[in-house]
Amino acid sequence: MKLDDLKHAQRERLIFLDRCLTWRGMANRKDLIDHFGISTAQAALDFRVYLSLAHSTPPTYDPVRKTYIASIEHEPLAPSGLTEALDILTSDDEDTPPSALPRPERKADRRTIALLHQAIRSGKALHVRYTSMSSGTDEGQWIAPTRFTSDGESVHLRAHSFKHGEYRNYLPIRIDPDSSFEEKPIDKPLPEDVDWNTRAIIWLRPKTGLSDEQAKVVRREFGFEGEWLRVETRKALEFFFDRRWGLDTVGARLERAKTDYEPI
Amino acid sequence: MKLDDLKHAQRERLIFLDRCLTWRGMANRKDLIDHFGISTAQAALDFRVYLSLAHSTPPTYDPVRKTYIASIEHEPLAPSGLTEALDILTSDDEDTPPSALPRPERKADRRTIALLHQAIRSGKALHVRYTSMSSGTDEGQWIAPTRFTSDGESVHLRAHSFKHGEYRNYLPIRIDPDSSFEEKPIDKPLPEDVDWNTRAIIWLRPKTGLSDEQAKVVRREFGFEGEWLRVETRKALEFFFDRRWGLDTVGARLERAKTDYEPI
DNA sequence: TTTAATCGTATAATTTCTAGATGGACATAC
DNA sequence: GTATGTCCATCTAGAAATTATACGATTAAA
Repeated sequence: MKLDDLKHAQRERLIFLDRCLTWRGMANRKDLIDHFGISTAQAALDFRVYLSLAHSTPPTYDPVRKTYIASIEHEPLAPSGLTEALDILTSDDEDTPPSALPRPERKADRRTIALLHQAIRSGKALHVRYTSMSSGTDEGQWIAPTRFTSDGESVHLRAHSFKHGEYRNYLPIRIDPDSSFEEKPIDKPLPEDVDWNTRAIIWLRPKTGLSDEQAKVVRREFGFEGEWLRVETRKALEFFFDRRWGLDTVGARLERAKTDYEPI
Repeated sequence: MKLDDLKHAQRERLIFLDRCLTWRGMANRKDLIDHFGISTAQAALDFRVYLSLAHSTPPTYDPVRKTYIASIEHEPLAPSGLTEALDILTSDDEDTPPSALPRPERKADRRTIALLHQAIRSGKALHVRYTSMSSGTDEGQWIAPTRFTSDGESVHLRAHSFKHGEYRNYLPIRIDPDSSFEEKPIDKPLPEDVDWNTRAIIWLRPKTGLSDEQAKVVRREFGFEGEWLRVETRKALEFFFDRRWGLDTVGARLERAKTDYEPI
């Protein structure tokens, strides 16, 4: 049996269970019961199924501690990073501040997003008024939205700008909600979005000037062994890279070695 | 009927449906079927239930476009930010780079995390070797882990350091996986973690020097009307705040006005 | 006109899950 | 040492959720 053979609901439960075993190193029926509101019997069944799936490195029951303990060589069924597993490790109260730093979340207008989404779907151009920090609000322009992207901080809109004759990244929040949002079909095919369809392979190395020992720490911290750390993204998103990775700050511990481009 | 009365599985489906209606402004049975692998009949039932829950601002079916369209005044059943809803708006291929910029994910050692978690649970002190960028690897020290936290970038460990006689934030990745991890009970009660139990209320305002128009954009972008934006966190996490919000960079558009502290 | 894609409904069969009872192993308190 | 509580496990009957299948309606496009 495979994880994918299961129904969505049970698969979710087993993945949760798997994460508990991976990051806590232990798990109980109670964890499943509290998290999913299922009965003890079902939780017991889930454990049976999990054990049958994890045949290579099954967890063992420790009657003294009354929990299942992950095997030393535990192999996660579904790989996960620590960041994604954070909520498994923390337990926040309702009325106290959370244990994670709040993010600078940009608010977005529901209706604007929906209109953009529908323009993407139907391949229409939209008339919008856009405000940039530098030049202020424009008088309205036609754009052809193609997709949503993210720089990890906020959501961007990738669109062809007829005004500038090129593809650009827009922040949906800066689109005036009172724009006309007039629609029109795109008469002649849009040019290819070359930057989007170009793979950018960025090679990073510990910052010049770090001691050997410090460089070693940086390598372990970012999980690479050799000289370089390879990160892959799209050329269209590369602009955001340095800020997102903090390469432009004083305390940066990584720097770019080189960047390769190849069409996708 | 309330959303909370439903079983976990169906609640998940309705929340997904709700997000589609909120951010796409439209939804189909097919969305549910593709995302959860349920039958058309079940998807139809889910729509019935959703409509009964969203009695105040129900979506309507548009036979021309063959989809449900969210009401203009659509009220989400479960509020969500745009960032969380990003995956609803994007559709990534398997073998092309994703449409989101990769994050600088720190790798973490499973076993180390599990040991820390278990020490937190059982209230034990642990002997670890810690490497800091400045002072290099120490010879080992006793710490009393209390909880995991996050600065939004990577996961931290909050622990009482016996060596320094105070609570500190540690990066689990910098704990040597070959530490002894010797356990010992905590003999006398730990002091209160004052910084953790202090609420930090940070008041931000558009950066001095911005034009009125620019300030207006910033206000809309971060979703506040009046003079200040109020952000709440814990004093123990405040150290990470400026970096996370980019207040320390050249292009910052927000600055701190003041900070209030109050015990939790 | 036909085909395809939506929507909807209904029924019976199947799977999943619950409720409630029972028993065993162990730790702790008395 | 015995009682108690808390985990684990399992069993069965029944409730609930879900599927499979079939059928009908509307609309757009080939």
